[in-house]
Amino acid sequence: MPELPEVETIRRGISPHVLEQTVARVVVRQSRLRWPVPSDLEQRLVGKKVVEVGRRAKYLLLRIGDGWLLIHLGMSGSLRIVEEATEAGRHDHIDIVFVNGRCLRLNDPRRFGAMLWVGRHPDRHPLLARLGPEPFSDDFDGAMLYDKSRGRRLAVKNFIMDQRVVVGIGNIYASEALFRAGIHPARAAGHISLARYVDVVHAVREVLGDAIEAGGTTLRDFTDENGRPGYFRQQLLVYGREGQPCGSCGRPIRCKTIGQRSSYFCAHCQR
DNA sequence: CTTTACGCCTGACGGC
DNA sequence: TGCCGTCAGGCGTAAA
Repeated sequence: MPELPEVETIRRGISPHVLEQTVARVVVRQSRLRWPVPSDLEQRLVGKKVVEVGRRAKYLLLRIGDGWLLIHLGMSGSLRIVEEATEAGRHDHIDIVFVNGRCLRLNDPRRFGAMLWVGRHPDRHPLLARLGPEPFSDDFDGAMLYDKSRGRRLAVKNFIMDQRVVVGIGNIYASEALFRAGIHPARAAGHISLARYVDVVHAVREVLGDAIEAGGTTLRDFTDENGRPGYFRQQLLVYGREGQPCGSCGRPIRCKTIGQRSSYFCAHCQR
């Protein structure tokens, strides 16, 4: 489900509710996520205070005491802030209950998400060690994309969705960014000029920034910490709009499978 | 090294 | 009404 704007929306939403809060107990109703939830998670967290709520790529990183809780939401995960007495619903797998009676609750129907404990700073954790730059960092620029793509024949859409190249872009924002940059998503990554990769960088930052401002994109079930949807769906220019007229040229938007994922584009405006 | 295909899961939806 | 195939915002792994 969530790409960078949705994870960032959740990070900002939960931060004021969990920062400086001390963990009272942890309830694990389902430990079989992408990887097993550590069986000693509760003993690691109880009595410790949340001192930082960070994000790296699509991972949430909660510094609790002197270690880090690493959360990934996979395709269908969400986090809510609820009173601890709130009855758990279907797929409410984990509660982190604080001494103030509030609770951070993970719901994930498909269980592609993860909750792991990392004792040291997670930068060199295997899941994070090989990640590319954050899209809003200075390390993400046209020259870097150009250099990394030379000799590569995969579609540019798959290239920018590769988290080792740049983090945070998933299936929605890859289509949206390439539309804004005027580049056909199936074009070979290695056959794109430096100037056009500069455009890609601007388009990526623009679309991710706009989406964060709108609180993310809700297609079916994304919600923030209060259960409210994000409103960027109204601003999607191509994603999910097959057959509808392109806002720029009026020709119908097309949908094609590229790398096993639905990809939306305008064949006239994107070359 | 690169590229491709496949699981992992549940739920929603469309066609019959 | 039910059943069955397809698809869904991710990503690690195996295979070629």
